[in-house]
Amino acid sequence: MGRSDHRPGSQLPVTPPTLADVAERAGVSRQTVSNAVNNPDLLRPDTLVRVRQTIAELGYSPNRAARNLRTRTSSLIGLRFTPAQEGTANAMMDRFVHSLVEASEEAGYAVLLFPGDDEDPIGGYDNLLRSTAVDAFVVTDTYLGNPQATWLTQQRAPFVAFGRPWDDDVARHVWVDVDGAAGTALATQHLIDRGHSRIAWIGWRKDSPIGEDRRSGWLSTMHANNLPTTGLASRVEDVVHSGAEAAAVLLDESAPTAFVCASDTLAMGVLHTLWIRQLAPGTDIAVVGFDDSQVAQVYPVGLTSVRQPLEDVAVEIVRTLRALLSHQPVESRGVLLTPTLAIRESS
Amino acid sequence: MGRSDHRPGSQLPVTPPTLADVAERAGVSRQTVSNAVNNPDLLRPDTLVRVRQTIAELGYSPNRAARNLRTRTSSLIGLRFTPAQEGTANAMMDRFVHSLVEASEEAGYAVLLFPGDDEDPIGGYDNLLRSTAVDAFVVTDTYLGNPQATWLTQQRAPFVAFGRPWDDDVARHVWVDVDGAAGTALATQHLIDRGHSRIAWIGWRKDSPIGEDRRSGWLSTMHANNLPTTGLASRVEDVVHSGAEAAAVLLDESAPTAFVCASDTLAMGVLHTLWIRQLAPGTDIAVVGFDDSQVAQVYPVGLTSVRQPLEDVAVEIVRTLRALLSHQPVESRGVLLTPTLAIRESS
DNA sequence: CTCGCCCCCTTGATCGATCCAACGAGCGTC
DNA sequence: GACGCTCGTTGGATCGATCAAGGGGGCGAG
Repeated sequence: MGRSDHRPGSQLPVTPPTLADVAERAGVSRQTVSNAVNNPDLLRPDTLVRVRQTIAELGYSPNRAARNLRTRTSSLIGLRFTPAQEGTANAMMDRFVHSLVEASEEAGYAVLLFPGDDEDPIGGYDNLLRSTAVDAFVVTDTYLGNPQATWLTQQRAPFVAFGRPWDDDVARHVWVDVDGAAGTALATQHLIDRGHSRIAWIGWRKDSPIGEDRRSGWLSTMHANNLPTTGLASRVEDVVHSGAEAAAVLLDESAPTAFVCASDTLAMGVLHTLWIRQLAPGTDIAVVGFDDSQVAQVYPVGLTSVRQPLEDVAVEIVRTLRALLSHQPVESRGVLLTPTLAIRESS
Repeated sequence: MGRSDHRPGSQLPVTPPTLADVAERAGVSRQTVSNAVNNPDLLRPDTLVRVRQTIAELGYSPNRAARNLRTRTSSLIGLRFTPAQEGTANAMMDRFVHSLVEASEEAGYAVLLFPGDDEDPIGGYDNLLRSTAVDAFVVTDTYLGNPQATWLTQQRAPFVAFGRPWDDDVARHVWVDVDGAAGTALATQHLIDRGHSRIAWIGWRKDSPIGEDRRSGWLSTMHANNLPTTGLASRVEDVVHSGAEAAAVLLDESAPTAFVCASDTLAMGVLHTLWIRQLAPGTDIAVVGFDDSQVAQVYPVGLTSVRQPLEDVAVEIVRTLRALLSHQPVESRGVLLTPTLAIRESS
């Protein structure tokens, strides 16, 4: 049965056909039709053909509500959807959500979005969970001391986090994350391979574990290559303006020939400073960003950027969810994926 | 009953409490508990208080599947989620989806995402519809001869389109859209107010009705102000590169002092050409884009851009959906909203 | 020829909330 | 005091699919 078996000209009847309708028409019992859908192996081949034909004729699809009620599952995955911050280059949520939708669909799940509310971070989760509206959650905003993860664990609600629990002592849940340090290491090594030796770092303030992780990739790669790092690092707010200022200061004081940034937003700031100083990105000074956002791709001088493998993250998350939901033992508590480098004119 | 009545320390029982559990504990019948939830007015005040207290004690939430089965509704709105095209500045989908999720939630709906498949454009819709998994759809990708809209209309499936049906003869469905012409008119008038008179247009190829609509806003405003337009318009592919080329040609041949573009992507191209020619955006040459994408906000020289009122679009869509679903007469077949102008350094 | 077994299929019960028709108490009216 | 009426409440039936048993026919073995 191809998935294109909807007959273009046909109108949906006022009330869709039920299992009983199909059963009567095919001359079998309800259970047999049910088996034809869910356990085809139990039927004799000729019966199966006959029932399937009737199903196609009537355009039957199992009623989701009835199935959900009986099986106590919904085939839905809940995702709290908070908007991308305006003024920031990071729009990876869009890409991630799409990947998740695709991966979920292949596993027979659909994605249910619900809004977030900072004042009551678990309100939405609580509602969906108690009304058994979703089978599991994907939690994306895992920051330090994340209340959702703790609460969901306490409720024994199945969920997978996108993002490591940085406060590792109570990390009882499963997670999938991208290795930020590996990403910046990749970027740094790429610049070294291009002949740079004075490579500067512009990152976030110290209270961000993700920022510190990304910074460590730069630091360790520099050390491994016996290159200097003193006076070459700076920590600022994640806004264009701050990136520009930091670049200006670093250029004046330490004369780097390349920049690795914790985000595309900061990299934009660096490009701005280069512009003002009439320095050509890529030829005079190399710049690498992080997240491969749309700015990186659209900016007239393409920005080299670390790209998170969000498609793989989604697939891994769904795989883990399936294991959780089928009560299979989850092999590992966390999965760490390595990003790639999208190389463009700026490096 | 505040929405924060989840007791933090409590664990969800293995099987959640049912209506019957609450009824027994409160010493009333199931129907009375149901009324307490859905029609509080029918209960005597003291009974209502007692039942509500029991509900709170047990942490009861109506089982969604059971309710859906009985009422033949799901409180879900289906949205086909296709990814933003990479290499294009347009990431408004993210903003729109969030707005839709918020607006839906306020109306008691949640948003269900399902993947799109260009080969079988109605496959996902068909499945969800036949299995009565969603109450209605929001259709976003309405292009010329859009098959989904036609098919959904034929199936009598409730849906609202974001986007006008440009082939108006078979436009039987309701829609909400943003007035692109009004947006570019706003942009053009803004430039005229700033003293520009030679204002160029860079738009899409002629086969795009949306592009032609946006172009008409520029054209009519120019005409209304008795300003020349000959030699000042060009139609290209929606990529940065093409925008840059068009800008170069226009600058050489027609000496415009300002550009209005059909997209931020094209505006990026213009900025690139200005850069190469050492022209300062905003002071030497003014540029206005369309969609207020993240590049417009993050680009070192903030790009003035037409901003679609996506929040309002979402609210309007949900309002229309509610009317459709409650079988109220829909006042008007289409709603057209006016965009605003986000003014930045480039103009 | 009969028994037993397996395979294939059928029947009744169930998930939990809502719809429906009816019922009892309280009150006013004649 | 009986009747009709309203209001709050009640028990049974229902939505459509799946679970858990139960049944009948064909075939080989005793």
